[in-house]
Amino acid sequence: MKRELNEVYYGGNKEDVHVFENVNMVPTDFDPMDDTDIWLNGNFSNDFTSLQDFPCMSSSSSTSNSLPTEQSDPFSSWAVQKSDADEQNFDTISDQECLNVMDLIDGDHEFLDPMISFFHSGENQQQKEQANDEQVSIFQGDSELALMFLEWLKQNKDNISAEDMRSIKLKCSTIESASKRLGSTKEGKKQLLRLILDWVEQHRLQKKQMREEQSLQNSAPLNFSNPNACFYNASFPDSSPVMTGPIQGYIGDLYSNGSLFAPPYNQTMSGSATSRSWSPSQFTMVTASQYNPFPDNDSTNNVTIPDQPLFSAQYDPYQVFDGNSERLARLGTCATKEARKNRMARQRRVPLHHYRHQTQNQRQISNEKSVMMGGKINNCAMSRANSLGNWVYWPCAAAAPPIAMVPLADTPQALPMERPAVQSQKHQKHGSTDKRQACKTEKNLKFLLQKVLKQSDVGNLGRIVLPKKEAESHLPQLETRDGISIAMEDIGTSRVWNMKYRFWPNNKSRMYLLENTGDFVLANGLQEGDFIVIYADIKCGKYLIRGVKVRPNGAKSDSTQPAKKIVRKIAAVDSSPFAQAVR
DNA sequence: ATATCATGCAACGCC
DNA sequence: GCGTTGCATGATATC
Repeated sequence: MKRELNEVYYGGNKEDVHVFENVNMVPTDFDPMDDTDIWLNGNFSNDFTSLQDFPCMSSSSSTSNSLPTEQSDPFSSWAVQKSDADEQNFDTISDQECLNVMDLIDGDHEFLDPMISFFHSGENQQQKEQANDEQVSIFQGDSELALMFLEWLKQNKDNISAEDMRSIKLKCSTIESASKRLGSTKEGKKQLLRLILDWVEQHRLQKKQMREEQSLQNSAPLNFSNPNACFYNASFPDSSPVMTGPIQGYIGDLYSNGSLFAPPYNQTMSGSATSRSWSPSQFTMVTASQYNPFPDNDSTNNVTIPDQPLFSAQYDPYQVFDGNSERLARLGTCATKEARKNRMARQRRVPLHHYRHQTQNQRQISNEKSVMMGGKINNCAMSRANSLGNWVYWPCAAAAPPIAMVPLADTPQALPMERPAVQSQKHQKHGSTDKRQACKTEKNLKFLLQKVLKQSDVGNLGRIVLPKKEAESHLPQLETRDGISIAMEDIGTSRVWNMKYRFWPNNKSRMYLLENTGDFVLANGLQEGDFIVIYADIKCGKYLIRGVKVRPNGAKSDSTQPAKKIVRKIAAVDSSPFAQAVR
């Protein structure tokens, strides 16, 4: 199992990953786990991991933390020295090989500070040990560093206590490696401290996230058997949360870009039982898009990835990486659930204002798309509503109907009416009142259907036959012939008519009817040839109806034949661009 | 040929 | 007798 783990998480890479491969480069990303492994501190296994170190100069640790042993902590068993990966050593690391963070930082502790010795380049092990014996703190002689740390601690007091800090262990070799590349200068120390603190912070946040996700996943266990699932190890014995990758695409100077104390916006998690190390690609350099900081790994590490920044154009856009920058494969379905969980958990914590703004906008859009109008939503209708933003309605019953009246233009009856398209254009051309009104109404109302009233519709039957297609597509789906009651608000009078929407079986088809329309027809003085138009108020979730006269008040169509022609002509232009624009 | 829809009309209930 | 309900049918459009 150990070997499996090692291969899974390290891809059998024999080489240490150097934090700062290029000494000339300013290291911008730091991962104390770089060439190390994480194993949990015995006393704070739920909070922090220790930073395993290679056997190097030992630094005595006076922390009260118990040694993580395989018995006490199963995680310690998979601690591996990557430099010895060929031997597949899974030695547990003793406290002596690690350095307590507080020990490192706090000069009051009686612990050796290996860093101080690491800042002396070219020193051999003996010299380093000698330096350690001097018990010199990283802060010694540099109040600026101490202030920096105190400031950091202050800012993170809610998440990280001094006690917590004492539970964190850093691998000596990691610090050594980093400090070597950072140099022994004041700036180098500062940089190292920043990186360490940043890692601690990230780690803390990750731990919290892990706990959250673990609680979630206790009810929905992960499928560890999925070989594509983020390199989860099927044989992994424990799903306890462990630290996974730090910051994704962590680019730029931690301080200069103000990201040091910033939450890990890009941080991703891999679930509860995921990779236990940070992959090399986490250390994206400033010029990571061009520079490969881990050239040694590319050929050997079949797990770790790309030196390029995540989602770089050079990469397959469908290639997704988890927090460890581990390739999740080309996610068709791979890791989608996990990734989604991670994203959601991550997003919950993202305090970015712009992100909130984005989500708010999305939420608003989503709401507008998902409003149900008293029944089963009709996707077609809604999509059309959202795609057509230039439809209008006539707020006054005496105004023109929102339909294409082109075919009627040659009839006297059509003269009083204003063609909707023209009116719509007016809204565009002349702003002010009309435009505001149009904008306001465009947001709320959606045209559903219209019906040119027949004699039978305006008769004393009190029912209006509705066009089948429109009814089925824009009105609630009817399960039974009895239909449903629909409150129709009269747009002109704001009066609400309680109508019934139902259907009759007709041959193998249906006839859709709007019943209880008698009063409405009478109130609006509708006659044969007039229109009714039904809208949906998307925001309020109600239906609105409007009776539209197609002739001056008092006039009456002299025959039914023209009405028929009108119906047919309207139907003919119903799909015209003009009519669609109206809609 | 088939679908849609306007309308005729029979059945039924109520006054 | 009248109003309402529900179905049937024929005219028309569409495929």
